[in-house]
Amino acid sequence: MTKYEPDLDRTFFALADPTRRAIIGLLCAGPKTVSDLAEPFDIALPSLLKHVQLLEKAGIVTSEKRGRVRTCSVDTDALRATDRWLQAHITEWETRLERMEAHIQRMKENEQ
Amino acid sequence: MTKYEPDLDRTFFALADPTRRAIIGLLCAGPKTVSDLAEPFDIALPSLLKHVQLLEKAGIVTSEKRGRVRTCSVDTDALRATDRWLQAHITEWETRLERMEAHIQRMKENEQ
DNA sequence: TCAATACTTTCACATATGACTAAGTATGAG
DNA sequence: CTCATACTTAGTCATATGTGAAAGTATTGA
Repeated sequence: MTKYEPDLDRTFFALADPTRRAIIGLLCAGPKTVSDLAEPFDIALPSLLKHVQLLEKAGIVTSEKRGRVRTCSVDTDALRATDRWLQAHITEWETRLERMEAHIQRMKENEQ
Repeated sequence: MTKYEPDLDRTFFALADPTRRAIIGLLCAGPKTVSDLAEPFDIALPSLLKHVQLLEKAGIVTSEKRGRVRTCSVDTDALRATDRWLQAHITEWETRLERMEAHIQRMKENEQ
């Protein structure tokens, strides 16, 4: 089973909007209906739904329709993969700094 | 000294473009001039510069002009803070799942 | 059966974005 | 001093985005 590889364009873009990040925050506390999600926001329902759909396309949210109610949940696989990208680059930078510092230390010791 | 708190709108948006993520990848290997950065890409120099400037506004890149050459470096503070946001939400979700699983286990034990 | 509820779809609008070209500015090398 | 190099700025264009209102559809409860 391969590690989930998201479309990083989509996941980072989905996270670039404060309303969508707030939606994710709400869903981390547990599944919620579309109406639940809409309550804290002062935007029209079709606008909120558009955000939810963009989060679904990014793989961050899943939703299921039962009767007239659509319930949404967070799906952390995409968030994890996004996090892996960030971690890899932070680590690469830090590793390079550590190597440079060790090299400088060795040069100082050779100088004495 | 307070922990660096970036504008998450900007940092996630900066990361939502493949060209900008590639620029970050290049800079994680070490500082580079604008011309260095432009080489691997098939876009006009003003377009590449626009990307670099957006990364600077997001706090992910810093640059310094010396003579006619501008040298860019990565600055991982913004990447770290972005990562903290992701980690916090992944953790919140996982903590909630663990609690639910423990609760279900207890109910099963009480049933027997 | 009907009214209420919970979405869903469509269209419109203002703004932002990512690309381009062209021209300009500053610096360095010969 | 002149030419080459390395950016920088300005304007344009096509596309995308986030909001809204209006109307529609499906389901549920009385």
